[in-house]
Amino acid sequence: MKDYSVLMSYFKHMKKAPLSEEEEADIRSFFSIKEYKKKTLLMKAGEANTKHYYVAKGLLRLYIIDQSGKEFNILFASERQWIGDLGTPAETPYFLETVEDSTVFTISENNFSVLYKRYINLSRYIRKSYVFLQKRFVAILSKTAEENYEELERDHPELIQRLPQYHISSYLGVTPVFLSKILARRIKKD
Amino acid sequence: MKDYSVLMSYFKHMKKAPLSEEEEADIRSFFSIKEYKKKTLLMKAGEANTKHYYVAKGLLRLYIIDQSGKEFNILFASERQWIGDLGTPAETPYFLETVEDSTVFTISENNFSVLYKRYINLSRYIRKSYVFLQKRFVAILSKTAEENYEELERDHPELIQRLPQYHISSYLGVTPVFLSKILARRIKKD
DNA sequence: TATTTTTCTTAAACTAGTTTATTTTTTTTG
DNA sequence: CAAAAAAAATAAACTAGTTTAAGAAAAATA
Repeated sequence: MKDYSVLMSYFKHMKKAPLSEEEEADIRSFFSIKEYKKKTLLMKAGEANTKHYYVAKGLLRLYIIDQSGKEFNILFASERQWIGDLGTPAETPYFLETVEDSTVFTISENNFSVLYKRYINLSRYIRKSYVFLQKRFVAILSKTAEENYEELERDHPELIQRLPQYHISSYLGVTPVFLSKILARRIKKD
Repeated sequence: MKDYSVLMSYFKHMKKAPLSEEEEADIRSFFSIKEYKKKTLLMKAGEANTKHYYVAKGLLRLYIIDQSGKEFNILFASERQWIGDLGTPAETPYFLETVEDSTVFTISENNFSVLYKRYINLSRYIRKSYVFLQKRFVAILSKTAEENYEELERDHPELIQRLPQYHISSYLGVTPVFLSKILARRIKKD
């Protein structure tokens, strides 16, 4: 049986009131739910009209591949977080991939727009995404990789556990070799 | 006499239809319009409930000052562009300053929310801001300062004319010294 | 559990970008 | 238009981060 409870609790939270049977059925009808094995691509650069994803279980990453073929992780999303390219319906420059086996709710841009008008608080997702990115942007611009690692460790220790190191280095904007060097240096300091 | 025509033409554009007298008066009532001399601070890190700004004339910059006192320009806005901290009403980490003598429409977060519901297309501003920032983020992460300068030159040649070089270097995330070096190198190449 | 594959570490030579300081050029202002 | 102030250029010594390559450790799989 498909379990929409995570999604429903999110909408309940947004409405700040219980949802009626009809509302629940209605919301359900906009989304599909699917399970993916680790390392599955859900979205690929070059595609247009991509979807929005809400994570029920697991861990995903949004990344780009630059001219030289190097990957950069833009964003991770785990339980109860949105992920996707807000630039949709335009052609996306991003890839979206599961890092762990994951269960994900998917909604099209069109359906998203409909719900967006109905649950104006959905706009929080966009605004929150923006604020998050802006913070991250400033951090990358103004802090060293070591400081950024420490911030990640402090604010999202679970990510450090769940992600391979090379995904973290790519998120911090440095090479795996350099992150390894930072970590070695940190150990020495103690 | 206060000239709201730039603002009205923006709302007309969003509505995709002419505005009635009442609508115009209504919109006008949400905004204030002001002129500022160059280098005037409109917003300061630490303030809460900051405003949104729509530029009628001139050039503004949004920036942060990091721990070491260095400035980083996050965003510029000139004629017919929005600028501000979408993180409002939370305490802002940014400064907003005029780079040229400017005329600016100002709207509070509360009034913005009201208009936001009425003109759902206003949400484009947020979404566009997000997409823009994401692109910029990727560029800073994956390209050299020289490539980023060339992109800016190609996409926004007017900014290169209007901004002092040290504001551009700060936007590219490098020191003025290094940008000057890049430019010297480029001249030699010819 | 032995083998293969993936991830992480280390090292050394390199490059992009910083820092500090001085000089030159341009812009602003009395 | 002269003087002062602001912006840009140049140089030299430095540091954060990259690249390539090889080996070690850990994880996945037969």
